[in-house]
Amino acid sequence: MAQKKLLLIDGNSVAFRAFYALYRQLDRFVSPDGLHTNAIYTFKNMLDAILKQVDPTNVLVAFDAGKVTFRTKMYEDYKGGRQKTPSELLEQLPVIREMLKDLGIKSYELANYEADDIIGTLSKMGEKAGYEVTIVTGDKDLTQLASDKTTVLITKNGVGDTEAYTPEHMKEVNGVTPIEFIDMKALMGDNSDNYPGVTKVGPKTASRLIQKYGSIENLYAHLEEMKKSKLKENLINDKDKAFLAKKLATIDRDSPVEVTLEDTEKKDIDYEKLRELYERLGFKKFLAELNSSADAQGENTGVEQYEYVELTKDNLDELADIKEKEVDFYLEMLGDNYHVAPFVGFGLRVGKKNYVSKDIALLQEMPLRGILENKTIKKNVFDLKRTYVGLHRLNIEAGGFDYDMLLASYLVNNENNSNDLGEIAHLYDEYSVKTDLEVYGKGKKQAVPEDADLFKHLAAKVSVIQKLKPELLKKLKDHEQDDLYDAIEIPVAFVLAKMEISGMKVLPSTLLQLENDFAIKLKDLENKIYQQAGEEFNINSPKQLGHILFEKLGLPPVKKTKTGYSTSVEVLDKLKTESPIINQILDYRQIAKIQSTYVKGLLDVIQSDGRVHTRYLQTLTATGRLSSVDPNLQNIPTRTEEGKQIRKAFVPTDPDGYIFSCDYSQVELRVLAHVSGDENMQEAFKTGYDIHSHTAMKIFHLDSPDQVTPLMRRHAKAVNFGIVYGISDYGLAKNLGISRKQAKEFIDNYFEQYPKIKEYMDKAVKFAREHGYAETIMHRRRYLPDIHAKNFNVRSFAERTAINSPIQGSAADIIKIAMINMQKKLEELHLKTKMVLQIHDELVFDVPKEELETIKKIVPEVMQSAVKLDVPLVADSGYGHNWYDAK
DNA sequence: TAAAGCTTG
DNA sequence: CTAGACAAGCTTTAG
Repeated sequence: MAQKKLLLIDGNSVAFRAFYALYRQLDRFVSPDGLHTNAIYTFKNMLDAILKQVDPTNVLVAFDAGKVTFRTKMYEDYKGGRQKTPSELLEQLPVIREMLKDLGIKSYELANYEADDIIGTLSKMGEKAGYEVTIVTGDKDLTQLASDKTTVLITKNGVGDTEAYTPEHMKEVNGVTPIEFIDMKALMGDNSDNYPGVTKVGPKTASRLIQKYGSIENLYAHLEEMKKSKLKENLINDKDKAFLAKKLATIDRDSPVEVTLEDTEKKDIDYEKLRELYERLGFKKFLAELNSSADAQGENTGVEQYEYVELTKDNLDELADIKEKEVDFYLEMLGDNYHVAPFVGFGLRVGKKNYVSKDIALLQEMPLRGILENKTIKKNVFDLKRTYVGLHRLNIEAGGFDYDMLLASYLVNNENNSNDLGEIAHLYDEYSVKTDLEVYGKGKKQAVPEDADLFKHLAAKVSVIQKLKPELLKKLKDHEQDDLYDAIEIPVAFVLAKMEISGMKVLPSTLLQLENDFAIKLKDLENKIYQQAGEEFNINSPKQLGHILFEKLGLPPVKKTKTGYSTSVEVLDKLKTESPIINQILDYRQIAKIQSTYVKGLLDVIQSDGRVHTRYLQTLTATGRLSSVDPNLQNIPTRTEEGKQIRKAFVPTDPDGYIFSCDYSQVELRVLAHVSGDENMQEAFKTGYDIHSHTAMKIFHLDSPDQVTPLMRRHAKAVNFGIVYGISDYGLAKNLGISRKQAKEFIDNYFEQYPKIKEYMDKAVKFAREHGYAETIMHRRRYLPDIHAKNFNVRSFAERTAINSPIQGSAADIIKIAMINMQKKLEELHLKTKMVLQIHDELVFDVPKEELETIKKIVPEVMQSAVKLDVPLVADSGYGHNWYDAK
């Protein structure tokens, strides 16, 4: 017979933890009939996590029966002076018990006894009967029950994470065994239960004494042997208190419980009642989970099921001559990288009918192909770019996409940056579609399910795209984001798709040459470092490196991390003068990074066409920027000469063609000048001054640019950057290596000279406080719930974000507009030139020789005229036969 | 899987 | 008074 497992839960304690875990959400968790539900909700989540972890055969949840117990009779003030349980929690306790009943889990309380005693008694019963026992609670008192058969899990947060107290772990934490822990408490007393122990004895002393004597009885038997001390005096004086405390702390393991182990066996879930309860509480997520679990059990789920028709060669004609001018389409691929991911199937919703199929080749046949390519038939999709690229792989030039659920939901609210259709649907309380994780699994176990399940999933996806469209479009309108959506994000998705498909040519031969060069350099540095260290070790391991530098070589440790010594650049920079090994380590690190990430990394992702095809994530960042993955082409090195070499491998398609690069000059500061309306800063940009020199003149009170020294300019530049990030004197001081006082002076001068910048910063924070979000010039939103946080750090971060996001986000809006205009121009002029990269403020082009002159002219023009600000936009360009030379 | 470290704008 | 710049992705070590 399989091992029986008994799970005992301290109901009050876990409910209490659950309540406070979501205390801040108290007002959001209210059922339709006005009951608070935060504790119920979290309790269920924690319970699920624990059940999953323990997988018990028997479960019992113990509750306290009331205030009066045998302990209060023994000691009147037991648990006295405690805050009353808040009514918002009290009202949830009966509902938790009701929920447990419906879940088939026994709950129990016993007059005059605490939940602890019930658990103590049942765990003893369980141990005797050969059960493996697990106890879950938020209260460390129960750890005295830990044994080789019983583990006590102490809850750590509201998501079901726990710390396991075994006898070994008890020893590590307290230095004593579980049984001895009672005696330790006898000496310490318990503040929260309101009983004293021995005066001036805390955990340290108590642990030491019990480790020596084993119990308080033995301690007092040997007390006279102890040297005269304050401690001895206290022990003598408080003897009665200690023995009372021991009685109070001891859990009664033979309380008169009327439950048997059989009573605790897990029963079947009462689906009907539980569904009723969840509906009453408004728990959509649990309702959906319940339904899918009921579904698996063959129970009626009551959730919407989508009918579907499997599309085959034989019934393909049903799609001929469709009258609908709008359809929903979903193309399924397994895995993130849609440039190479295997096709799984597709769904097409026409009218009210869901067509699904695994036969991808059908897409290439008429009439299906015609529907996809017909621009006048509008398609609603989820992830336009992914869909477009996927179809392009099938040689289908699709058109008519004008609604993308993913883009719409990203613009409406990007707090959750999921790109899973199911997950996003759930945000809108639409649970009729599962997540891809649920359907396909992840990692090694990822697989396509059997046909019926796959088809259901595809049918649900196309249906939900349609179902949520009105709601999402309405939200876009309410947010005044129609333009952002129609005129920026949708068009830019096509532009990005084309850029990704083009890809960029990368020469493996150049990279291989670099790999050789770097390997030699690394070997050389390695040898020098080992020689000075006096031994060989792994330089890449911060742990080993820390040991060598700070223990063996005895260098002064500047900073610590959670796990040991910090060996970051910042730290090593300070140690540069101490030993030549430091510079060698810095060099080694820099080159090792380039070697592994860029040389080897890039070689691995060059596709069979000799090009790299990145994916731009359009719905990820909080500010509206793009990001680039597989490979990331937005962080190819440029600051060091060794790193820059990588760019020599990026070349135009034609051997005699050019890489042309054009980047905005100071776009974020220009945006700041625009949105703040600061006349002084606007004037600087309008007259074409070097902005950092101009700032230097201003903050150092100089009369002419000639007086600006390079150092002054460097300082001014740092202030300009700092302002954009929501500056502080501390941060600036650290950055420039100057005193805090001096930094403060710079900032004060800055605000004096550019008064409206200060005004803007204050306004940005005020706006976020009032509205709960920050907004760009194109109404892109970033929600900032932390702006009201009680914690200073958390709130400060939100405030800096409120200042920075409109600036960074507006700059992102601007370059997206430029990209759309640029792509349009290239197509209008029938140029062969391809836009291949976007790096936040820079666009890179692959240009045939004969088009260079045209490109030189039109690219800066288009970029500079993307939007009309109160200051001019300026774009600088360069070109060469590879990316390295395009400067 | 998380943390440390380094790369970019 | 607090801790401290904004936004990202990839590789490595180590548990």
